[in-house]
Amino acid sequence: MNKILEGLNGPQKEAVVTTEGPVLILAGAGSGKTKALTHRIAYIIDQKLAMPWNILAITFTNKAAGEMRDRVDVLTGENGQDVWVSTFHSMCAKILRRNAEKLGFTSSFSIYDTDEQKTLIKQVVASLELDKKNYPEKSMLSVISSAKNAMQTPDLFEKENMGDYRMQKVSDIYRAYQEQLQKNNAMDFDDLLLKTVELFEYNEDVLSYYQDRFRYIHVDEYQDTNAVQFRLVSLLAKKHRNLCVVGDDDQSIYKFRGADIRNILDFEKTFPDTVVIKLEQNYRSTKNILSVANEVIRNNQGRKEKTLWTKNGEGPQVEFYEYESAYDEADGVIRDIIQNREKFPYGSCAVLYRTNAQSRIFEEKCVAYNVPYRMVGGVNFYQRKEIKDLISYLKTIENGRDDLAVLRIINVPRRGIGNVTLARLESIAAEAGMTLYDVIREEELLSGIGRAAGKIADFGRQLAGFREAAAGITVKDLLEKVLDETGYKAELIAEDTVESKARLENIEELISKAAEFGDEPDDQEALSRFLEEVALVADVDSLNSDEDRVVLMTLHAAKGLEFPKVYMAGMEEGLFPGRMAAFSGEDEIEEERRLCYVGMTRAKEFLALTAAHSRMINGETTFPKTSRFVNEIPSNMLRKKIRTAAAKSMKQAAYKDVDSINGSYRPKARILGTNASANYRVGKDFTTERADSLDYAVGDRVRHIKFGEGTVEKIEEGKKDFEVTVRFDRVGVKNLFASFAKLKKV
DNA sequence: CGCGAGGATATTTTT
DNA sequence: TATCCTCGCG
Repeated sequence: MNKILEGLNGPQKEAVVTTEGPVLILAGAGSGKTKALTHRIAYIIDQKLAMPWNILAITFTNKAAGEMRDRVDVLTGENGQDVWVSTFHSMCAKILRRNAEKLGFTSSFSIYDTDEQKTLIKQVVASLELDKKNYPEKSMLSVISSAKNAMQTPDLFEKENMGDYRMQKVSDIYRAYQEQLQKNNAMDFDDLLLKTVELFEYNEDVLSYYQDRFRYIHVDEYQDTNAVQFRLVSLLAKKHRNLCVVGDDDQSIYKFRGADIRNILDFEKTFPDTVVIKLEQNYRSTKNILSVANEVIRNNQGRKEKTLWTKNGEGPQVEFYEYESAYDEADGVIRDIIQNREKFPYGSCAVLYRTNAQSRIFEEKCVAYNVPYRMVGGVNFYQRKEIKDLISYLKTIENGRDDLAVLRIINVPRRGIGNVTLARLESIAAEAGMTLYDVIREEELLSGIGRAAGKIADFGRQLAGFREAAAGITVKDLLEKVLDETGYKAELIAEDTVESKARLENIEELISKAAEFGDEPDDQEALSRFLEEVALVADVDSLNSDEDRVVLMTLHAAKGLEFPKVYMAGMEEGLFPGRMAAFSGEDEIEEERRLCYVGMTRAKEFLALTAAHSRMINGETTFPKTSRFVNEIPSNMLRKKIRTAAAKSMKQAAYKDVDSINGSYRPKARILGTNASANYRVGKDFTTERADSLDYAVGDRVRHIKFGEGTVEKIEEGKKDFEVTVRFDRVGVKNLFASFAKLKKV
């Protein structure tokens, strides 16, 4: 028998060898769907059914794509190199770059992220002279995004909403927003998908090329596809009909983002000759965990019938803890982790919660108890100010029509170009129908601007210089040139604060990222590849499972991951399921229930659910009831523990408690008060190694690499790190982050 | 043009 | 409760 089929169970084998025609693989949590998918790809290559480049595998996240890539490589060796493993968005971006002209874009179009979308919306709302209070950019964006996900053009959208005054205005905004994107030679995330569909629908030859190119198509996490993605996949698969989708309707948790669960529920209707394969054997969790998860999810109507089972052992009972308050909850969970760290090291534990707001208190507890942790989510590396500034320089160089990028950097670093000047500049551009860049380069046009004209012209010359240089140097050198010649770097160095140092470190990280993009100075595509990566592959600080740290994240972020030990916090009505969901009906509740199921099935060996009797929500103390999801579990399947008043005065008690658990866990540096608000949100936040313990204390003499020797005056607990105040002999008092400062005791 | 005060606002967010 | 955003002042 074929080697590729070894070690697969029956249904998995079937999934692998059923290569022709539409295939729906219903893969329960932990049932080895990635394994099935990767082996299937290897099988197709091995059986010479197609060449590797005829195979496409689409995922949603870069992480999933990376994982699949690795596993395909392992299975197929050299052969697999040419298999297209990609996210929806980066696949589309690649196709669009090659065909941009057909849609009225150039191949160097920009990709706008949420921030840039908001900026654009703000501009549009202002230019239409609408009140931004009535048309807030956030909700405008979500309306536009759902319209796009439903494949509604502005015209269609307008028709659909006839007779609704406000919606007519919204459609004006939508239309103007699209015009602005086009004018800036830019697309947002939704456009990447939508424009690709458009490209295919209006260009038979292009579609035909890709149909022949992708003879075998695989889509992972199919339950999360939206209408556009469905359309895209259908178009691609239309000719050869070898479409294999993998998903689990029970894990569909992105409805709020336009995912349409019907895509998976109705797959068989859309493709009547579909072969359906169910992967129901779970290899991940214990029997106890699985039965609890099954008990919860069975309350959902309208799901594909399936029951996950496992050959794994019973394992310990699932636990349910009730705490007095949210503080007690966090305290209890973290202490529980500490107490059991022999059996479950930090790196094997995850704390999952419904909302990001809950993370804070767990973070505080980790810091207080000196438990190493990693928080997933929050501010993305590429969204930080300094990074976006630099990227905007690069975008300006790459895509001269990107006015938004020009606006962002025209006065960064300060060039004395203020709002008045900008307004004049923009009206000149509007009148002449030119891009900002072109106006800036046209000195005669600047005459009406007055004093600032010279400054703008200088800026223009600088940009032109960069653009000229870009053709002949690497991305890394270009970045460094920008940093030097604009004075951006110098300004940060001169600032010399904790914050500016963190920014400089981020910039260093960006530079080393840029260095990966070609060392050929005349590689003309390197910059474009870099910008695309930055726009679409934004997970620099992706989770590294080798680290011995407790992971804190939302339930959504946990999808696709697994941990030996999982705590699900905040199992309360109003929080999980959320108030909104409870309000808007059974459909929403079912989505929350799926989320609960996703969370539970992350656990391999141990699962604990926790709830608090009182919780602060939006500044109000609430007394929530236990979550219905907990009540859906038969009580004999749960070990209930009521833990009340564990930590009344948590701040002082914290250290005593740690001592009583294990003396060695007393933080070596004493923490003087919790000063959570005095934290810098800038910096590498959670990519930074929080100093687990400091080997110096107040009064000690320390040495800093730059400032020399000094005396520690104060050590404060920050949110992510210790903040250390040192009186240096030469340079005076400085406030430093321990992990950046790398102080050495003398 | 930058800062601080005060008001509005408050899920989840692969790209 | 905390954060984000806007407006007004220096």
